[in-house]
Amino acid sequence: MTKNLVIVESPAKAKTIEKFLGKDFTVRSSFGHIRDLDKGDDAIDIKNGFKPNYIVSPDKTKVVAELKKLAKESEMIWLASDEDREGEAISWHLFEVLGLNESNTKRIVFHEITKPAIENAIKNPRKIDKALVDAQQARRILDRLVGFELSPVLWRKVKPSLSAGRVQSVAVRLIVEREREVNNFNSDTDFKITAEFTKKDNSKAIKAELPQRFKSEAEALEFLKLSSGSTFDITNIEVKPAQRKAAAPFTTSTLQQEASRKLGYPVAKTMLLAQKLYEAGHITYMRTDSVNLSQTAINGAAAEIKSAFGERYSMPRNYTTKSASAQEAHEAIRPTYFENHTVGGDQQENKLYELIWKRSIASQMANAELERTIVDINVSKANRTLRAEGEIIKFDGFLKVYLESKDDDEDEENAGLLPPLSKGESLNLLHMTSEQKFSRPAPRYTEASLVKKLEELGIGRPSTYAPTISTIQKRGYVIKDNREGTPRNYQTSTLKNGEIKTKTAVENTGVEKSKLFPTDIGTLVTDFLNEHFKQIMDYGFTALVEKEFDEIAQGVIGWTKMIEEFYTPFHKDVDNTMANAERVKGERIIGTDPVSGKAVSGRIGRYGPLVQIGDQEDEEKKFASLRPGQTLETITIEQALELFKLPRLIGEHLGEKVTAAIGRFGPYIKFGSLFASIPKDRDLFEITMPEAIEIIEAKQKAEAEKLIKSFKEDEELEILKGRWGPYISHNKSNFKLPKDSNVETLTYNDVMAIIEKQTPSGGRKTSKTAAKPSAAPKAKAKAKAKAKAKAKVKK
DNA sequence: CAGTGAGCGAGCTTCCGCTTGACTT
Repeated sequence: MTKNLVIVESPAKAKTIEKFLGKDFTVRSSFGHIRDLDKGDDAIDIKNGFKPNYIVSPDKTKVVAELKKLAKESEMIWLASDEDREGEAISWHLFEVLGLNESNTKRIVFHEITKPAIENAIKNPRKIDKALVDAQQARRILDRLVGFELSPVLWRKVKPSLSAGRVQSVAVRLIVEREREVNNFNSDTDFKITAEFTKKDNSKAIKAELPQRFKSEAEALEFLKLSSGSTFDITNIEVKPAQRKAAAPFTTSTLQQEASRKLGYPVAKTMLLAQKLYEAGHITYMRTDSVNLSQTAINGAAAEIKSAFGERYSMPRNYTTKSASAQEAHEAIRPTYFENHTVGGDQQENKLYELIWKRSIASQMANAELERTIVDINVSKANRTLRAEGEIIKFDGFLKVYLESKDDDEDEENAGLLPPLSKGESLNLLHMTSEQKFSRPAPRYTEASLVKKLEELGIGRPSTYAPTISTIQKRGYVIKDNREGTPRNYQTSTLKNGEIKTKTAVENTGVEKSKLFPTDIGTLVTDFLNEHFKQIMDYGFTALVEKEFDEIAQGVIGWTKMIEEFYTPFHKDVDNTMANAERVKGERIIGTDPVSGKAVSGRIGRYGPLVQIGDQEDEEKKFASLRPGQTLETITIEQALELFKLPRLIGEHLGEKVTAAIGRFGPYIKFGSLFASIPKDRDLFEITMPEAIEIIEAKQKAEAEKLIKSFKEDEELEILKGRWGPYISHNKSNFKLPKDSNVETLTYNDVMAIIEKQTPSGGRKTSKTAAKPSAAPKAKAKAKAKAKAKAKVKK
């Protein structure tokens, strides 16, 4: 018999809090939401005031059963889910599902997991805030309505299995629009002048730059000529103090950005590592939008800074959140114990921990004090002034441990130290250079910079940034990719020892690493949604509905009214689009085929983007898939025609044609019914007949060796050698061999027994297994992975 | 671990936010 049952959202939190509260309190977790809208079409009774039909999530039945039991045995139940919209709803769902009474239920909240905060919460209980719960219900229902009405429109008008939603569709739109900006960008060019000088009496170089740029090379050369006969006198020296402030401690979004820039982690990896650190008790909660630190944390950081760096480096303070959408249910992400500079565990976890430690500590350290010096150097014959900049750090402050990175750190030259200089002093010119520069378009998004943008727009929450990015990639709207870049010439001229030399140099432009690119489907879907559902695609849509959710939370409007007003016109658009919109295929005429004179066009086919020659009904058509990295929007006629050079006939072998082409799995050679991949180091356009035969024979040999064992009892049963060792193949389905099995001695009955044991995992759809909750998500995952096997079962 | 691309057209897909697991191919 427990006196008090406290329910929080996270099990790790439960563990910590239990320690603070002592014997009379049992602390358990709900593992997030316990109930959600039903999966099917009767989840929302639209005609009946949008009445939601909630069901306990299949993977939560066990947790719910246990909480129910504990609740019955307890005198008082404390609902301690997070203090935000979702948390309030979790408490309400618990209240409903566990069958609690107002008389023995209390709602408590805290923003930080510290003993005083918890004790204070217990002293100040309140009731469930039903208005806030209603705001959550409105949010949930709106998202379901949007997602489950828009997606079927896409299935009908574009392609099956696609999806649309308030968050993901806008995320894809950002990427599509940025891509167009990049592709349509016309680069400007100008000429930048830099120079190096020395004092008359020493050799330390002083770097200077002309603040203005020249529009043409002729002007730049004219300037170099004038400089050649000039003297260089210092006309002015300006010294001014400056300060730099540390960045606020991490939120989910800023952690993802910095881990991406400094450690190169994709956002999903950052979250996985952070989760581990959190579970091990090393850091506070990692899904937060708050930069707030508890007093305990501020004191802890101050003590650590004083002992490690000295009194002068400490500057305790709290930061305020800039983001308007923040709900601030948690603290910022910080180490639980500042005295731990590192933690045990693997290297990647440690690197992330150190980043969090440094950022948190730096946020509590003094500002850096700098002295910036600007020196004007007159070019006597040109009537222009070069400028040299220097910076000295008078006091390093937080820079001792941490400096935030920027997304665009190209071209950023650190102003260094300048030697002592005085006004009127004359300098020696070492050399002066004019270099052609090109303007750049806005950069393509990385995973992390997309998260930053979404957060700025108030779209998505800390818990969904990483999943959203994975969803839009899984749906095939976006791919993370690299681009090699193309060489570009630029002019550079150098003045040295009174002589000007001009040359053409080459730089690589357009190099991209791990950037997000839209696919043809992503572009097509975005254009389609933009045309028919402008409101949902608007970057301000989420902010707009958030405002209304706030009004619901304040009790100003009722949630059904808000949903009604949104849904009526929205649903009309859905009906209208379903009835009247054309099916879209992304068709585009690219040009004409010089050989046949027929039109060359591109569109999306059943297996992705393709180009075709000929488009008349009765014409004979030729098809070819686009290669990775090509898009319908940007492909040129030359590139398209190149695709039709495949399959390429290499020759004949034993009376059969040998051809080379590119398939879904890369370049291959076809010989009769045999397909053999072409090794990566060979070019399929250059492969000769003997080389092809070599590849074919190697493949035949591998095929022959693939069969390890067959059985006379069943012709469809074989043991084959695969990439991961031997496996069983039966009626085109594959099965795993137990690790310790000896292939040599396996009998027909042994193998069938192994298959017997494995089949239930694929076809687990009977009601028998419903009682076993842990089986449900597993069966779901398998069903997806083995779509083919499933299709077979049905027949 | 397969190499297609209109065709017959069953029954399927899908949202956003809370949380952690237990798998392998």
